[in-house]
Order: sequence, then structure tokens, then C-alpha cells
Amino acid sequence: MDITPVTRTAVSDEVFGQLVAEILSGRLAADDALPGERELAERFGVNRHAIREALKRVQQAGLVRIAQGGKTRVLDWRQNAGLDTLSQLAAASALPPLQILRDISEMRRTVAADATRLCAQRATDAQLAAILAAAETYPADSTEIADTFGPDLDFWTCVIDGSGNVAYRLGLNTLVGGFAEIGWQTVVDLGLGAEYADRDAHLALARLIADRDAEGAHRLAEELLGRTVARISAAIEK
Amino acid sequence: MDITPVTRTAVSDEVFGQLVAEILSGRLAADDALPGERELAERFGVNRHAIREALKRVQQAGLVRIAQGGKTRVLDWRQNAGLDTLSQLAAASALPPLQILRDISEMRRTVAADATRLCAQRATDAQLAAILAAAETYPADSTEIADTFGPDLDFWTCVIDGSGNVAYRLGLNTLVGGFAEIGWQTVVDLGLGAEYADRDAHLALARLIADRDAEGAHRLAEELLGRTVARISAAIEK
DNA sequence: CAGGTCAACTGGTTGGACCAGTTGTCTGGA
DNA sequence: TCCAGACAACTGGTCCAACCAGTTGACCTG
Repeated sequence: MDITPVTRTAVSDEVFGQLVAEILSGRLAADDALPGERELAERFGVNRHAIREALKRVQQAGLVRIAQGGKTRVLDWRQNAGLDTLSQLAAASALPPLQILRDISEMRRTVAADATRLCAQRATDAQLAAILAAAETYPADSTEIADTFGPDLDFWTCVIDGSGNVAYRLGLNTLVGGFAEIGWQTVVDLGLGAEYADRDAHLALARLIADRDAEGAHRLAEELLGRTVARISAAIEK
Repeated sequence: MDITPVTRTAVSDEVFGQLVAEILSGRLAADDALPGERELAERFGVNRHAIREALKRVQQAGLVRIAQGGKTRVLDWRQNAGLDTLSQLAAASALPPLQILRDISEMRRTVAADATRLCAQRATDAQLAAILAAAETYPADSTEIADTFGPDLDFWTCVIDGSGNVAYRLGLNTLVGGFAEIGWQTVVDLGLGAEYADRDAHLALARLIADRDAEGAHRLAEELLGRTVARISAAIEK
């Protein structure tokens, strides 16, 4: 028996999701005017307050411009949306999941690799110890891929914390969110194998960082994370 | 006479800003329970709907967990907030502006440099032409720094568009937003000079990209954008 | 003292009214 | 004929009041 917690979605969340999907998918084009709040409320069959809550969030995401007295207009999301919209992009099927996955993994490689370099330069001794410890708990290569996600995330979180760059830290959160939205199953299906869950490489990387070898650590991190990019790119080719 | 458009801030925006500031500044610690919506409404002197609109957005930002029946609790923003919170971070004075500026410029350097490499590999001919054109409109080194922000942003936007990576595109939007939140004046005060507005370097970079010299373009981009990082880091030292 | 019951919270949703800007039309005077 | 100004009909913004729906913990009962 496989039990999944029931998901109670608030109406405003539902409205938010649908509006975002309409915009990201292009069914609502940039500069189009949205129906008035009263009409939306009627069409969605919910109260106007729920519409307003959703609309405010769509605005926060940078997808519409709301003006009192005037109409609410759709903005060009490529030009105005923030990185947090990435996960919505996956949910709305606005782009092929594999492309989003590739873009995420590319950004992850680049950002994490640079964080590795900075970490080797700036991390405190306590942070270095945490990284070494995280690398130790990295599962053996033979483990189920799905079981390596957790330790892998732990490891890189330590590294990015060690870099002392909050933008990287917050960016990581967003990327992980986008990853989750696409679904781990998709990732597993790609057949990521040893090139992803390489315990020895992560141990070596931790040691390079602890030795303050910034350039060496950067190179290894880039190579290590590049494997995933290569794997996904290969899958796209097919 | 210097006229600035009046800013009519919606009540819920005001509430949102204050709540976020409370959380990011640490005055509301992680795992703390927020007062109930009815009490917040009374304390802020506004309607409960305004509180709800704000609270929903705080939730979307990943700063609180709302549960029907239970209390609304503060989350650890370092662990849960997305990159879009970066601009709030500046507004809330949760961290020194110069540190945020450094982190943003570091991320900008790393992401844009990688985008440059990808751009050289993947850009269409039309995109290459756009890049060359953008580089042409880059102002001469002697121009007021403030006047180079626009053309500079245009140039890099073209490059990142050419990379075909939506994550980079959206990330750029967020970073620019964070930059703007801190205020261009702060940036100007840093005394960024020729190392930032280097017309010749940008022209050279555009040519490298057009020649599909991925590695060469990557190197130059990293060096070029690294200048700003170095400038800000130096300012922090003092 | 373990168990269930229930009242008093919490957030979620609804309805309706009214305020406050924007826009376009229509009218009256130059 | 044309144009300024008034106005009506939108738009979003805010508020009040009520009730629904979960959660929690105190309290009572066996």
C-alpha cells in the first residue's frame, strides 16, 4: 500500500497556477490585457478576493503589470520574470522538460564550480570540516541514484555556504526547486550513473578544497558537474 | 525643479515589505510563529485581506510556511528563499549593501562568462549580428558611468539570449533587479571607471563570439566582468 | 491515567459595499 | 470645425462582516 498525503490546494493557488501557465505557454501573449478581476472571478467560479491574491503573486513573479484604474497587462516573461519562475516554467510545460533540465544543470555546474573556488579561498575551518564530513557520507557509487540526491545536495550546500556568497546560496535553492518541479523520476530515467554519483571524486574534491587549492578544486568541480550536463545534452540530441 | 513621480504604495505591498524585512533582518527568527492574521490586521491597521495578500506573497518567496488551522511559521531564509529574495535582502538591510553587491557581481561574472562560451557555440547568425550591433553602440570610455548601464545591459542581454539558456536569462533579470534595489548611486560612488566601461574590450569580445571562439570569449568575458568584482572587493576591504 | 469530546483557536472563502484612479465619450463653447 | 471640460463607465484597491474548515489543547469521563 503506497500512501501519498492528500494535497489540499487553495483556490488562489489554483488560480495562480492557471494564470501563470497561460502566460508562460504564450496563450496570453505579452501586452495582452487580462479580463477584469470581476470577470475572472466569474469565469474561475471563485470569489474576487482569491483572484486578487493570485494576481498579486503573478505580479510579484514579474509576469503582469497591474495598474489601478487601468487594465492588467501581460509582460514578456523572458524580459521581466525572475529566476524563481523557472519552476513554474517546468510546471506550465512552456518548454521541453529536458531543455529546462539542461539549462538548470548548466547553471548548477557553473555556479557551483565558482562557489568551489571561492570556498577554497574563503571558507572557515569549521566550514571545511563540514565539507569533509559531507563528502564522507556520500554514498558508494553502486547505490540507487535516487538515494544520492540527498547527500549530494548536502555536500554542495556545504560548499556554497563556504563560498560566503548569498546569491549563490539563494540561486541554489531556486535551482533545486526547479529540479524538483520537473520530477526526480525524469532525472532517474536519464540513466545518470557513476558519472553523477562518484564518491571518490567528491572525496577528492573535498580534500582539494580543504587544502585551499582553489584552481584545482575549480577544475575538478567543473568536470564533475559537467558530466551531468553532458548526459542531459546527449539525451536531447536523441 | 526636480520632479519625481509620486509612488502610491498599495497597503498589501507595504505589509509585505515590512514582514519580509522583519524576517530577513532576523527580528523574526526561523521557526517563530507569526501573530494571527486578525491580530496582524489590527496591528497594521489594515483589513485582513491586505494581510492575506501580503502573507501569500511572503509564502511564495519561501519565507514562511502557512498551514490552515495551524500557525504561520517563519522559515530559515538561507535554506528556503529563492534568488528573487535577493532584492528584498538589499531593501531590508539584512546584509551590508557592499556584500550583496559583491555577491551579485560575482554571480554575474560567472554566469555571463559561461553564457558567453555557450553563446559562441550555439548562437544563431541573427543573434551574433545583434551582439555585434550592441557592442557598436557601447559608449566610449570617457562617458558618464551612469550612461553606460543601459548599453552594457543591452549587450549582455544579447549574449545571454544567444546562449539559449533560459535559467541564465531569468537569473540575469533577478540580478539586475537586486542591483537596482541597492541603487545605482551606490555603484557610481564606487568609482567604477574604465575597467567597467571598456568599449574596446566589448568590441573585441563581440568579435570573438562571432568567430565562434568559445574559449577565448570565455576568458575575456571572465576577465572583463572580474574587474567589477575586484573593484567592489577592494572597496569592502577598506 | 488513557481515551475521547469539544470549545477555542488558526487559516480559507465568500458576499457585498464603497473608494480611487483611468479612459473614452459626449457636449457646449470658441 | 475643433477642442477643452464634464461626466459616465469602466478598471483596480480597500474595507466590513460572516461563515467554513482544519488544528490544538484543555477538560471531562471511564
